[in-house]
Amino acid sequence: MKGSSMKSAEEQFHILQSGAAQIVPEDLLKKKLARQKPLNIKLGVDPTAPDIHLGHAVPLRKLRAFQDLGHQVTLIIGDGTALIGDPSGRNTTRPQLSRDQIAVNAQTYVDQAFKILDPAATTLRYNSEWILSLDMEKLLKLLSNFTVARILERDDFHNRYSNGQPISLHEFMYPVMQAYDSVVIGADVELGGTDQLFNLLAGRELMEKMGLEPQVCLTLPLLEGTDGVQKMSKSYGNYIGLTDEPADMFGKVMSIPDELMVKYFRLASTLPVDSIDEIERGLAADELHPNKVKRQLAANIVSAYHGDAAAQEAEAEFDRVFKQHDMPTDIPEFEADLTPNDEGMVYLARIIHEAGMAPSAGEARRLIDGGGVKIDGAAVASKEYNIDPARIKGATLQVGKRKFAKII
RNA sequence: GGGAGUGUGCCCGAGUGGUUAAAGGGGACGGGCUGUAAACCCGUUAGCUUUGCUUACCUAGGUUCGAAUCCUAGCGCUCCCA
Repeated sequence: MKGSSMKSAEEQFHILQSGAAQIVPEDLLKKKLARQKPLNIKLGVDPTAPDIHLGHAVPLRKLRAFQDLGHQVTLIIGDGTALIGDPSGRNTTRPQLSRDQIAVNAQTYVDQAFKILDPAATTLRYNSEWILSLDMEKLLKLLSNFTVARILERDDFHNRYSNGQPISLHEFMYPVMQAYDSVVIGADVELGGTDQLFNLLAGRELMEKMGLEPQVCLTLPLLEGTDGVQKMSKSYGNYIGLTDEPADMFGKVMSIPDELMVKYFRLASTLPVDSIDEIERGLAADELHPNKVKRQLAANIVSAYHGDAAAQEAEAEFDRVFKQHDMPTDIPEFEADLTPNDEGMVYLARIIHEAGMAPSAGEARRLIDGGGVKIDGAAVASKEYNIDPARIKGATLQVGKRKFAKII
């Protein structure tokens, strides 16, 4: 892309600030954009989380927005800084990862990141390249740019220090090293979560002290998970994985609270900012039905990771299962042990448990009692734990609204 | 170094020798309603082929016919004094 064909600074800024938590300082970003030249946009990632979900994808989406406007991205895999461990949001020292583990994690991350980023406008760097080759002289010089008081200002450290919890010396170096990354690659803008602001600001400071134009810090809010309360995270079980099956992904998006829709559009969808503004207005004015809008959101997100065809299929499937209460088209098969007992019956609770549809047979019994278990669409009666094997063989077993298995 | 507390199920929290698998709340799950949203109503929430058995109130012992509840030791956390 040529600089001359770029959108105006105002237009670009409008697009880029969508969904952002903070831009520090806004004026500098406008100034940089006004030059109509490709900027170098930095995102550093710790190679500690091998599984990427929609929450991790938020900064990647924003990077993509920069790319679509003609800017260049430098993605830094923090394999050097991972040896330190980011103290952000932590009240304990992070365990240090082995070099091998880092390599594996980094590769997994990169594979998934390129589902979102444009490879042609992305430079991939590993910061071990310059961090691990620093000699003591250079390192001391770098460190002299920061004071203990400055580093200690940061909340995480401050809390740990005043609570008498240990802070290892090497942790003090994390923000410095991350800042050094920005110097090495000459970043114009660095992205991060809101919890990264301190580290990002350190980058600004160091660049300025080393005679470079400081970077702009753009932070993005945390994305809540499907429960709408906790941040999206695997450990809370409220995440939407980038590799989730289309139907699953569609359903998960449909289950988010209405209030989160616009945020999801801004942070996780590929819809143009103008359209999102329009949707936000329409919802606020009661002109758009929330369910319609949410379907559009779900379709957009599925399409982004699986393509339009898969998105359409997922939506059709959704209607079939949840509106018409039909069976899904693709039901996993489960080969159950249907050996009858002395009375010629099989224990249904055990089958449900073994098929992975309930965490225990006891739970399966409770589900039966609660009317949550169906065979070929007909609810199993309460206390009916033993059934005729002929009734289940070849039939479709349903537990709750979304768990299905064909018993063979 | 001295003193005072405290540790209960996914979480919070009641229970201070016997009908306690353990009040109440939250969360989660299932059912109803619906837009797989919210709100609301009902039910469930240790394991086990359950009119019963087994394991459970930090851990290990002990007292007792009987302990989450009493005793001893250990571990964790909190607070006060030095």
